[in-house]
Amino acid sequence: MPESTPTRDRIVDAAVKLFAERGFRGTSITAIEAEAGLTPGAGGIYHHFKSKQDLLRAGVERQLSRLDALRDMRWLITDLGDLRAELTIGARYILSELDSEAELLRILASEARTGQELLISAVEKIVSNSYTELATWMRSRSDVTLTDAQANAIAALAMGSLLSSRVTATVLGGPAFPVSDEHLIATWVHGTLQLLQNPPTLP
Amino acid sequence: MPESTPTRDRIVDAAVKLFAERGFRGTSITAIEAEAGLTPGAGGIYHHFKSKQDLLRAGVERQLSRLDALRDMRWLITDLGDLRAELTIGARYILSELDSEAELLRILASEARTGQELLISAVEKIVSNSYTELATWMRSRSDVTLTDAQANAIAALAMGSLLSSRVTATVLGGPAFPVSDEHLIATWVHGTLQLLQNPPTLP
Amino acid sequence: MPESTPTRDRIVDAAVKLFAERGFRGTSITAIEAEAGLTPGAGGIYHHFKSKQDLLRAGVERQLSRLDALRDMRWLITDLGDLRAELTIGARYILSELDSEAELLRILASEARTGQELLISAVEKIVSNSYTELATWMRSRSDVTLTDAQANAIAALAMGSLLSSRVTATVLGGPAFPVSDEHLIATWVHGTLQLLQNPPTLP
Amino acid sequence: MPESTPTRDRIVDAAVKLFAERGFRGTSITAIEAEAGLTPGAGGIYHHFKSKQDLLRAGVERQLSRLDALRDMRWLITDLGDLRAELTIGARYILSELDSEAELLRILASEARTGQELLISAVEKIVSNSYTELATWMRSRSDVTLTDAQANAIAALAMGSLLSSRVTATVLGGPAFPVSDEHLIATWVHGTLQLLQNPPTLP
DNA sequence: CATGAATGAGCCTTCATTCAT
DNA sequence: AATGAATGAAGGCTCATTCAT
Repeated sequence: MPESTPTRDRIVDAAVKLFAERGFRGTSITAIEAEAGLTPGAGGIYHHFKSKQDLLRAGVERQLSRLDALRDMRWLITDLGDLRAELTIGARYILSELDSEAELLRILASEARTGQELLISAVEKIVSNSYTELATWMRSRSDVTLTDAQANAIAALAMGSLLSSRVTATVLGGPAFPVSDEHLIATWVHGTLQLLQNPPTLP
Repeated sequence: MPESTPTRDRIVDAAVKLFAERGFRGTSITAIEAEAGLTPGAGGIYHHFKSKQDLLRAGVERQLSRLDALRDMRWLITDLGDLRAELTIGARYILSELDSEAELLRILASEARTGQELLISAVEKIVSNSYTELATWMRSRSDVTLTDAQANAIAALAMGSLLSSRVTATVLGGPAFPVSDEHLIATWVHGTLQLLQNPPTLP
Repeated sequence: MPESTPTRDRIVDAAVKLFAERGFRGTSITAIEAEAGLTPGAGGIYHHFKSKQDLLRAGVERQLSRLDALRDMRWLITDLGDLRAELTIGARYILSELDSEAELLRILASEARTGQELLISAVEKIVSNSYTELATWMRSRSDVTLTDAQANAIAALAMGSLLSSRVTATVLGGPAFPVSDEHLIATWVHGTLQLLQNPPTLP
Repeated sequence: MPESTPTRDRIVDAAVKLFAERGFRGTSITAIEAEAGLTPGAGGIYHHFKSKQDLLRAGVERQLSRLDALRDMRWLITDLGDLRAELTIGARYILSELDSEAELLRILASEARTGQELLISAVEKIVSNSYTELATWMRSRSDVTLTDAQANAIAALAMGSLLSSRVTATVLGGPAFPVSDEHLIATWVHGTLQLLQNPPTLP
């Protein structure tokens, strides 16, 4: 991890902001320089990064490391004794995490298809990990015994519906469903709880 | 003339394919011409479309009209007498619709943020409409009486979890959750049914 | 001289009009086709002309032949007995001739520099000829005997001041001098007369 | 770097030269770059000018400012006591000014019709101003009292004939009249003097 | 470090011209 | 004779990147 000079940080800030707003290809080095307070078009960025791709990597990595710092899985082991309360906390936590990484999500949606390792692993971190942890937690907390398949399917459904509410808003450009977070969470908790107590029979 | 398909159609085909693969900005007119069997760089496209934007519009519109043709909502009014069976058919239908519009979804994820009227309305059509219809249907089919808020929240959750499974795969570049469609649908039907029979209390 | 079909004529009309308005380079074959009522971009023009250059030539030639038909030099040999009256008629005639060839003048101003024979000879016809005839006439009509040099210089001055009033208006885009034609002609006649009666001593 | 002149200046030089030779539309950015010693087609010009139009503006403005620097109207107030001598100096001065702005004249003839504010004001400066000053001067120097109309008409005639001798040569591609500058000036002075001493009666 | 300047590559678009129908 | 379609060439402009100062 290279030094973290003030200029370097300003460049990453500018890049992440503009990449999220306009996409990677839609953002010129010149624009990033301007946003970072460097002379536009002078290529000052290249004293800090090898290439535009390198800058993208630095940006994504910084967002991911922030995510790591933020990620506080204590809720997963906190036993409130009340499953409903725990689920509510969990839902809020997941949504806020997605919100705080909205910029990263936007970048990934625009560029993940280009098949770059870096971006794929970012998706893993931001989505799959949460999902896996959720599945594990479900298996351990459910009153009834869940098979792996059941836990996986329930977790996929649960993560998916939360993720969706943010992806449609963040990536597609506006909330697609007129449902408040409060209602969404209440319904999510209610539905997830029922699935945990009365899981489906899977072939 | 490598194909007998009218040139215009071949151009739209090529454009939709490449836009989905590489994004709008990432696709050059030259590349589209090559893919369509025209001389690359000769601008032959401009005998059929006014501009690159115009071509994007044509592509999105064609996908949308295909969607209209495809959209067969008969399942929404078919009374099989068995709610579980109806939900299963509905889930399969929604997933297959999303699958057949994967390319459009990919394009929208890349470009919808640019704030173009056209793309926004495409999102409406592909996502919001289905959601609205689902909410309406739920209110009419549920055994217990649902408030608007309840129906909306349940529909948002239900649509969201299906949409998510396709968005993560299609947009982000690979399935994020190791769950088969079969299990996903079974769990979705089970969970949705329970929500309809025992809806959450919403403040 | 090729046949004069209606279509061919319409094309030449359109070309001359547009060349004068937008210049040769600024006028596309497509625009000429549209103006002439042909399908734009279909290249229909090439059934009548070998190339865009050829069309320019045809246009200039047609204007020149019109000029020939128009050119009525009778005023040059009409002896009204009154030099002042003859000069007045001559001035009016020259100005009206320039006016009726405004389009040609505009084309020449834009394109004559390209060194094309055709255009150079057009300039000859429209300007030098008049000048030469004027010089000849002066030598024959002056009360005092004029040397060639004197006649040439006086004719150059006289033609020049008339030409100027049209060139500034027609070519440069608006009248540069706030002087009415009436005043201009009166002064021109007055001045020319004095020069003829009392020519300068030339070294 | 073939020359030590600042690049920007070399670009303007190249542009003015080529615009005069081939017209604005007829001159490609690539050609200007080549002429200025930049890599053709690399767009190096755009580090110095926003657009081709902007470059035209810079060129015209530079020529105009040169004109301002050059324009030395002292001859207009110098009282040599001898009107004939003053007129001779004036004629020489105007012709040399037009000669030194031949390139600008050529550009204006090609492009002034496009209605650009900048070019119109350039025409004003190079033509109308001289004319106005000439008219004013005439009113003040004439032995007899001149009405405004008389002064205007005489000035228009006088400026016109000088302008013409340069416009035909410079714009149309060659001298149209076989008259030496010496003879032209002598005749012009002679004629103008007679008009000032014996102005026409204007209705 | 930062900047001014330059450059190779590429992009979207226009256009004169050709040709089969 | 006219059209729909195609094409080679070029044009204006952007951009990631490099380098001397």
